[in-house]
Amino acid sequence: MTEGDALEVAVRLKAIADPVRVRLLSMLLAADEVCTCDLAPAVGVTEATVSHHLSVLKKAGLISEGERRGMNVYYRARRDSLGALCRVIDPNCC
Amino acid sequence: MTEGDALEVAVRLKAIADPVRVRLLSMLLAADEVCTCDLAPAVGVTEATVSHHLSVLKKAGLISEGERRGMNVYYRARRDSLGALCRVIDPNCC
DNA sequence: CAACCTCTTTGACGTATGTCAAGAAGGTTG
DNA sequence: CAACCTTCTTGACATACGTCAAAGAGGTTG
Repeated sequence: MTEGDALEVAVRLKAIADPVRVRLLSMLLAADEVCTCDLAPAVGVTEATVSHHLSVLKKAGLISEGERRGMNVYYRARRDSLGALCRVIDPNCC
Repeated sequence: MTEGDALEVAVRLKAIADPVRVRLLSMLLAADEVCTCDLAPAVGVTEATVSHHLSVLKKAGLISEGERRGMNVYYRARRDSLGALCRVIDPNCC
């Protein structure tokens, strides 16, 4: 694996490697889409902090851009990106 | 997912989420076992740094304890742990 | 338009992390 | 035993990260 590939993988993994973000991703994987106002109380941090974590996941390409509907913003997991990451961690998996 | 589970997953992911450790793991997954002296020049950091990274991976249960043979110490990837992690990131994967 | 709601950004703070140089540990070889 | 080789540990340093309070941005509702 080249140095550049490793860096890219590491950036994506680092984007998930936080307890709050693991829970956020887990919720997004379970439900089809979720808004910030539901996520914040569920993981027990302020909405500012959730917003920060979502932007980290977004920048890493692991969740969708937020989609505004009414007063809320909804997010989805990008299952394709997560699958690709998975295959790096365990090449024999899929 | 409970807070405790998320913390445990995050700790393991954090253990991989570094460019050097991604490359080390990648080498360990490709070859059956590798010693520190081969890893250090391949990833371009000092042996002290490789040793540090290996201990992080070891503590997270992602690689085996080092096995001394002759003058070298050999490590292996723990493919079962990696597979379990993989399933958290992408539940539909396997 | 004015009050309000949800969400994001900014600033600040303490903590954790990656790196190396230097030295210590443990085994090997003459 | 003495010199040596590989690996690990320690100490120090700069950098990155998670968190919240406060303020800003955009859209909604009376």
